[in-house]
Amino acid sequence: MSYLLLKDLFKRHGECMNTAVSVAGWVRTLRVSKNLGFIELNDGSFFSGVQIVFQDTLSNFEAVSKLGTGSAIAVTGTVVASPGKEQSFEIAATAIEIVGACDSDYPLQKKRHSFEYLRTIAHLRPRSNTFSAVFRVRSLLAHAIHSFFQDRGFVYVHTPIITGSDCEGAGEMFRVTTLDPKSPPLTEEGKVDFSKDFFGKETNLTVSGQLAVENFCMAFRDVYTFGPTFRAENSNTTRHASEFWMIEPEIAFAGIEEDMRLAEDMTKFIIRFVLERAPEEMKFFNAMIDKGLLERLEQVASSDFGRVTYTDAIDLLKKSGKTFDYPIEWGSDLQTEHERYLTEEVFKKPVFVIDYPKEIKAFYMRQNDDGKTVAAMDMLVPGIGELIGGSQREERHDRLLRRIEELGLKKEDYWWYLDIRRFGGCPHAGFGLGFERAVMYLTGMTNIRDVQPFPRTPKNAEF
RNA sequence: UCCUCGUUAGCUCAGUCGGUAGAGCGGGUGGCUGUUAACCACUAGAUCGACAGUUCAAGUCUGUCACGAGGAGCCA
Repeated sequence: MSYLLLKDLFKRHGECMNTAVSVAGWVRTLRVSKNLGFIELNDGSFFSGVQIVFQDTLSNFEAVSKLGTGSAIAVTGTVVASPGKEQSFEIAATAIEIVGACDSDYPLQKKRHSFEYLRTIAHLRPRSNTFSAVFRVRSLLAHAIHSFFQDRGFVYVHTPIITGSDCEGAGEMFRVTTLDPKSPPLTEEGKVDFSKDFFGKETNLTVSGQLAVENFCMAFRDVYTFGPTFRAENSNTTRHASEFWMIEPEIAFAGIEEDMRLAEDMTKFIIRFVLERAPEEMKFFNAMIDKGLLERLEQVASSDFGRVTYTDAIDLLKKSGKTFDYPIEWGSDLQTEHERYLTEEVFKKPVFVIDYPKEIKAFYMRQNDDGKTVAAMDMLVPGIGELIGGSQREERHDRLLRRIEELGLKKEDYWWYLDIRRFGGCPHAGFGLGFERAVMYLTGMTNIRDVQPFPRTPKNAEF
């Protein structure tokens, strides 16, 4: 049993004209009158479906006429020119096999459903136009990211999902344990005795692969991680999920300049990659989800990104004469409204903001000579604000140690991270990109729950 | 976690001044020879999120809770 994929039929329908084909897929809509009917069939290989025309000469015309949306069928027929306005060709069926009937309470209708409702039927929503497009683009984007880094010789590092390090410092973690929650073994002080736990110590799901990947960077030079990360934060927003994927490249013998060039090149590459390989899906998003999407992406892919220091950015915002909901002051972090103003109004293209005050950035970022700022960079893009955050890392052992102590962190927790500064340390830099945020940026979708196949958010792990 | 809004048929929603429930789509039945979210006719389908309270009377007013959405904080 072998069926022609609709992807291939659409690619070469000219040469298929007037030949016999067999296709298999799911009924999207069905319209029937006394002696003939029309089925829109989608087989998942292509965004568009093909129209099947069937006559009452079919042996099972009655049964086929009663099929509901969602049914799985296999069709044999002839590719013919279509007299209809909405398609240039169609398949005149000679036989239709009902592979899997669909109960009449199938929840997906021909009309538009709310995204909110579709989230409650996450097992069925990939059959809808929007989610079909979203998840094909998500898949392509993952491919694009691997292609970009692999083509440049980066080594893909699988950093651990379960981590014994409680110092990743990026947020609340999910504990991993096999201890009995009702009566865990206790120490003499009455605390939970994790030495009796599976790993002999407290373990959690990772919140970031960065610290681990820095170690491999000191061996392979250019590396990246791309995998799931977990945050047990009770945040209920359109941009946060408890489980999400992150891309974290790290480059050795390189500083913040090389880091920005890498971020810019990667951004342009993945945009072009997806525009080339999913033109139907991208046109759909531009028409149905976000009217300015294609124009914005084309512009980003073809412009040279701007550069501005945090200090200059603050001046630009102050001089803008625009009133913001949040005050602008040196030392406080840029709000989304500030970021968007900079990239959309001032620069009118993506822009890197560099050299942030050290107080508002992470301990591992390289301290600048002014004693006030660190070599951090945020890449701001029109439409959403910050898309990428990165930095040159502090490679000087004494400086890093002092910063750890200043912030009251426990240096014992960082022994291996500090070690790589003693054993052949060198300047290095990297950045982090939330994969879902990249999917949202490329599709125009505005809720992270709608770009993950089965999203995990506070109080929700149904599927 | 905080603020705001919401929860009525399978779905999307309407429901006036407090007086006992409506539409479209979907489902079912029938009709129709070229449809494009087909069309036409008929039909079934509702503990109005839950629990209290006010009232002769609550989908409608009040309180609590649950769930959802948007925004904020935090961040990716």
